[in-house]
Amino acid sequence: MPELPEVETVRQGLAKWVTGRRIATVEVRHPRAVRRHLAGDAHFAAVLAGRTVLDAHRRGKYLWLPLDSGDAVIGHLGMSGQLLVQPATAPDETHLRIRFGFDDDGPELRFIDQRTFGGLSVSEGGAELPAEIAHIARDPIDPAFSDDDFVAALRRKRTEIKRALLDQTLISGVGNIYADEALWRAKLHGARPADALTGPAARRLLGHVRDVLGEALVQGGTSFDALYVNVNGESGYFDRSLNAYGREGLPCNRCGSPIRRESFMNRSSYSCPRCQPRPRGTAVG
DNA sequence: CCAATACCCTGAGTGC
DNA sequence: TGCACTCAGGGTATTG
Repeated sequence: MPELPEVETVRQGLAKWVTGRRIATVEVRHPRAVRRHLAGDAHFAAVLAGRTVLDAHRRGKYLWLPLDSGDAVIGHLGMSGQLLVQPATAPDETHLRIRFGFDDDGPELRFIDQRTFGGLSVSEGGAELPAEIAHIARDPIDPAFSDDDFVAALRRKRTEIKRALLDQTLISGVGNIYADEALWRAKLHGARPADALTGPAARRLLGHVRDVLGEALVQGGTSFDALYVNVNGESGYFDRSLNAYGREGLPCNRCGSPIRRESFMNRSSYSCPRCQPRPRGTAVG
């Protein structure tokens, strides 16, 4: 499940393998893989053909490739998306959705997505920062991220702290895995109300979010099932470092209590019942 | 305006 | 063997 470390790993691969190359052909193999493009798949392909990729950028879990036309290709991997740089001779992947060929006859760029929660789109004039993703907050690895602004905004939220961590307009790049890991490190239960956090507690939590994202990034991200891979098809190995996520019933690495799993927002939350007690007055979900 | 929920999707896994 | 069901969950549209 690609979160910031995984998407950043992909961005670095794109910057290395695609920057400076001119798109020759774009083949759309599945209509749902192209997003927000009312003019249709053929137009999507036509707009991109002949354009040179200038760089690879990221905002939260979104990627974008600025083009020499001033437009940009926006990409989101969703749950199961991959962007792979593959030799043109490599057989088509089962869930190949979009293929980019380049006029240097070098390797192709392929968008592969089993569950089609991800997709690519064109942002007109979006080379600097696509308007479509301008609502996404900066991530805590971004040098321009403001700790003070985040702490203040978090403590204004009338919601649970885990919901707030997953709110990409508040802080970006955090998904279910790293939210659980940061909360475990901070010894906080995700159901605690955000507006009840003290300033120092909020600041500590942010520090743990930043640490866990940074450590995972160094390790090339997390992979459970090889669905997530970098542009060369290689998996990260941060899953060996997880303390909470996916560890139901296994002993907490701090106190030995069995990690619990609770249902939350149609997904699972993992936490230590002793280190991360539920806030008073909340039922076990 | 803000918070919470429904929905999109497919393959893996499970129970009968 | 196969069928029904559950689960994975990011982002957006919709609802409250």
